[in-house]
Amino acid sequence: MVVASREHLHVLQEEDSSKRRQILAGARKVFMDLGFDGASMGEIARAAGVSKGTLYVYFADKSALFEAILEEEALFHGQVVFNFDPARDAETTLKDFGQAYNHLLCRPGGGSAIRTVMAIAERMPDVGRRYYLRVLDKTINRLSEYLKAHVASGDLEIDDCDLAASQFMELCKASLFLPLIFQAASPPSEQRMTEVVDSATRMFLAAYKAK
Amino acid sequence: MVVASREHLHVLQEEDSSKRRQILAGARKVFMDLGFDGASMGEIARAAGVSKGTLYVYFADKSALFEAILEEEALFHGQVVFNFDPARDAETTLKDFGQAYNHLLCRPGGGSAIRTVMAIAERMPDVGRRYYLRVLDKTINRLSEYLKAHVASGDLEIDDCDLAASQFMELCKASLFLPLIFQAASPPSEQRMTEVVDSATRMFLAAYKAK
Amino acid sequence: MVVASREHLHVLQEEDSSKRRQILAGARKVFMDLGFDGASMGEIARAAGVSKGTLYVYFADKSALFEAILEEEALFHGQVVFNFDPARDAETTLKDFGQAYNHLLCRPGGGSAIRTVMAIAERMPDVGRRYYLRVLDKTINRLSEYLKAHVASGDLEIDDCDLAASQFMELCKASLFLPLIFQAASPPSEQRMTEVVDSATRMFLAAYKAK
Amino acid sequence: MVVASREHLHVLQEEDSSKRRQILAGARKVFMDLGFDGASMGEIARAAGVSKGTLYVYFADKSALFEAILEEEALFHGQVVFNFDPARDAETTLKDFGQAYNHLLCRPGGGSAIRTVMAIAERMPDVGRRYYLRVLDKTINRLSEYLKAHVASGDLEIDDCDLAASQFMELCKASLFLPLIFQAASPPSEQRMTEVVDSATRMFLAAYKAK
DNA sequence: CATGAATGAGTTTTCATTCAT
DNA sequence: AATGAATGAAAACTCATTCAT
Repeated sequence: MVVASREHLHVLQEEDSSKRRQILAGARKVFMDLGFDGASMGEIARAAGVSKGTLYVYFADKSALFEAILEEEALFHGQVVFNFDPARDAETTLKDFGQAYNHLLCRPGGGSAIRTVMAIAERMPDVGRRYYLRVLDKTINRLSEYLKAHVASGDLEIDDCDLAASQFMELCKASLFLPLIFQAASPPSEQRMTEVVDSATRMFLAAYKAK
Repeated sequence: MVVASREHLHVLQEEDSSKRRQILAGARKVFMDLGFDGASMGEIARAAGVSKGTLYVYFADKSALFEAILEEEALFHGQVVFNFDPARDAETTLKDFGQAYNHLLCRPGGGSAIRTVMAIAERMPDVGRRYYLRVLDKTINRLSEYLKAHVASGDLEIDDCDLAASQFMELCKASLFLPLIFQAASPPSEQRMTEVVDSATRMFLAAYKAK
Repeated sequence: MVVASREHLHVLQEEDSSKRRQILAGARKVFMDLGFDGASMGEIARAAGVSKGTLYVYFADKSALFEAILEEEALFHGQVVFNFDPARDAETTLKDFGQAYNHLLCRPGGGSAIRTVMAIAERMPDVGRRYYLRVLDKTINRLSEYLKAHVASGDLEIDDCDLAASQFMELCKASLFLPLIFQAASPPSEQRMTEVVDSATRMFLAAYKAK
Repeated sequence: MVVASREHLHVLQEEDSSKRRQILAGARKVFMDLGFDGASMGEIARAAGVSKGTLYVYFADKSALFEAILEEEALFHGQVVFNFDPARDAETTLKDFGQAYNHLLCRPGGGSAIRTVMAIAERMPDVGRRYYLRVLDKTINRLSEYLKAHVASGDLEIDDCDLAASQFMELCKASLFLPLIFQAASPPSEQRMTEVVDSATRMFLAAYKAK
């Protein structure tokens, strides 16, 4: 009896072979531009400069390729260092974080991953959930931890730090992210971003700063 | 000959023939569940209870059908009456609005239109932009107008009312909408929604309430 | 929630629409000539004179099309009337049956169905088993019943009538079927077939004729 | 340059290099389990424990590899010693042969070669014919020779010994081989095989034993 | 107007084969 | 000789769209 077995990522096609990176780069672009369904493996192959067959040497199928990109994205987000040193004061920390966060989201293609995953979350719930937990929720938690430290130090007065973290992040995006992602506005200027983050910080502290 | 037969179509395709409504109802369901690409004209025909051919009698192609649904959605949002009577006090108005807004977004399938449009905004920028302007931006503006009235009355102190409107709307969704749309959480309980809206209102007024 | 449903054979695409027959005819030829794997849906479409898409309107997939052909084959075999009237004497009955059976197997393409099913029986056991039971075993049983009647009448002395039926059928094919199906001989002449069937009958009766 | 490098291949591709045997062993397994079309060169390479490239060092293409296996099979069948010593009495000889023959066919995977070749005989007639002649017909002839000797000795009375040989071989398979190969029955028990062979022998001798 | 049968271009995926090392 | 990465042609299958009735 012969059992079909399929082992992707052989010894020689290491996690980081240059072909693999080349494919991921091409695929990222196509997926982010056209969405999961809109992207065709042919288009991806062309963008990556490899043959269609080669795609399948490195990735089991279209989904696996897509998820590999999300994995990369998650790693990238995981490596972005937000300075959440508890010793720093809240205003500075929040402003810095807000700026960095907005840069992340509003960088060219920055919102694309979010949008692309969102688009298929209904049909591929696991993919959606995993992305949310590893990317968005992760950041919420990091900020939440910071806030808790300052609550402990008596600096802030917050009942639900997870909610507060969410609130701050939403505030930072206000008026910027949705128009961008709906193609109703160009990426915001540096100055506008600063204004919005400043406003968000002011509002946040007005509500949560200990008296 | 062919030309002659073209003429009378318009008579029967009145904006509101019952067949047309029937098709739109079926199509909405399918588009919202499966996304633009995931929805097939066959599935839509089945859901609408008409033949595939009939779809093309009323709509030029898949995109036109999709846009007709967004048009409906826009009309629907335009008709939702948020009570922005300037005479009402801010706290009540904001809380009421926040609740209604969250109900709109978190109702089963409520985020679907947003998600669905978002998903194709990159490939069909006009569709994305139009939807944003007619649905999301429209609501921002209505809230903004309300806020301006209260700024004028000295009740609130707001520099940028458009931004403030955006901020409030984002605050209301905090911790609720993203997990829901990414399939990482079930629809929030009524109580949780109230808590979040209350918190949003508190924060908003802490920042913008005139002293 | 939209549940994808797929109903082949709608009301209007009846079991016996002419397109369906046309497709089956083309597919039969291609399948029998090239085997299940060797036959491509494109080739079948060409042979049937329809588009590839049409194939899938009538049959869910390649397997379903193949099984529909086997179904036809089974029906055909079921309708072949072997004269197993118990009143007829054994020698005549066996000779007539043997001739008819050989004609069935050795007719152009007659062995092809058997060969084609045999070929995929390991990978599609259900298909193999079903075909065996409906076509080959069916005939064995009909012959076996006849033999039992003659055992009862004291005409024949047979211990295991099922085995005896198998034996007679195998004897009839001796030297004819295997060379044919292995492409090592042309279809046997009428005369040769008669000789072999006569020899089979003689041998069978020598063993089983009551003394 | 290219020409020069061609030359030395033959030295290492001796008919019996161990790599070659290794490949054949793996390929046999895969071909017999999955059929010619179902077997992929990748699967074969894996089963043989060599790289895909190496397959092509030893065999021109998939067909050549397949035919090499049939060649082996033919050699194997040629070496199976059926004891056709003319001195032995017919009953014992036939029973022994019948048992051995059935063991050959009903051993796990025993019918596989026959089935596999049968499957492609229409598309590759030469392969089919050659296999028939070298394996099946060969055995028929050996048995036929034995029978002729006994006809000569007056022991048996047979008109057409080739036909008689075929007949006996078919009788031995009766009720056993077809159900097995169509996946409609498990391999027969030793006892059942004996019964069938005994019955075949009895019938054969009833017809052909000289009076 | 309404139908649904028919299409064919396009999609994902597989696999025999080649070739640089 | 041996490898295994890479290819591209071809396969199964889908689906938006057309058109005769």
